[in-house]
Amino acid sequence: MTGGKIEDVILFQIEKTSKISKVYSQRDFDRLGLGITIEQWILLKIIEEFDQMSQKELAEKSLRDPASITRTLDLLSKKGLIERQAIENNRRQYNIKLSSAGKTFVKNNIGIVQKHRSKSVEGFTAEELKTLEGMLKRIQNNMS
Amino acid sequence: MTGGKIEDVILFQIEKTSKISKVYSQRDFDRLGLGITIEQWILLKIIEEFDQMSQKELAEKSLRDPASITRTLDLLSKKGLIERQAIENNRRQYNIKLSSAGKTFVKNNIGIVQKHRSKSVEGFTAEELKTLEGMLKRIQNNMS
DNA sequence: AAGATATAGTTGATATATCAATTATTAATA
DNA sequence: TATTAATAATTGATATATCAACTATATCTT
Repeated sequence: MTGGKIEDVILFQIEKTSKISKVYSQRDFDRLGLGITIEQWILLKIIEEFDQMSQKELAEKSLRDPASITRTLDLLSKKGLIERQAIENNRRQYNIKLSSAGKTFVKNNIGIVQKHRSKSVEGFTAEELKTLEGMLKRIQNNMS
Repeated sequence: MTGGKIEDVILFQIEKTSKISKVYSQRDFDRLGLGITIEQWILLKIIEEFDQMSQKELAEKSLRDPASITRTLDLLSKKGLIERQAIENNRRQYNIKLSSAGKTFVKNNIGIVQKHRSKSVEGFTAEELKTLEGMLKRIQNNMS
């Protein structure tokens, strides 16, 4: 065998952790009938945090491609959860905002998401979490 | 704002780390003209580790859906890197194996991948790595 | 052995990911 | 101000992700 087992590669474990968590959350979303994907939730949550923003900013904050943002926003728009608001004197960008249904949706479901977050770090001390976050950011820096 | 910033969520940082690393590796693959994706590489590497295996096993080890494995193996097969070998007395499964071109490909490129792996954990002590791996596995358990 | 059940792999539908190319618009500059 | 350059968003092509439905085959049960 060439070059060590893939299970021992830390990047593989990181991705594994990410995948397992996403599947867990998505199944819970589906079970509860939320009707959106995790990726869609993340966009809604970011928009809510910043109140309004361009698609470009949304792509940066969510670490996604602008092309992908366009398509997901189309879906969220069809579901009535976001709006592309025209900007005066700037026809090249939109202000992306939650619709009132979108605001309600986030308010109603943030509890579910917080349960997932808590569950993911069950048994961790605050100090351990800081250590983990620091290590992840070091890897991010190494690969940037 | 409802429920804390997404940047402070550890699962978000885990996914961010995974995405950044994947983009880094993929760009290097493209730059060097390897002609495959990271996902395809991972399958090749797992097949090489186990010498031969069913698609079902491959799906489990790679944490991917069998449907996705079917499609990626089709691509790898077209590229001549793997073979679906018929099994005597069992027409429901295949033995998936590297072709000789596939073996050469893995041998020739494992060095590149090892550089990525090393780069990702630059500055980490062995002990830190163990700590990180342990924490990731705890999260995996929490979400399983 | 025959019928019921389970399993491996495939296919279809839909969502997401990336890159490249394109469109429309804005900003820079000659 | 007329071109040129840069930017935001969209679209197209291809790969991957998931679930559900399906096919073919194997295993279990009686």
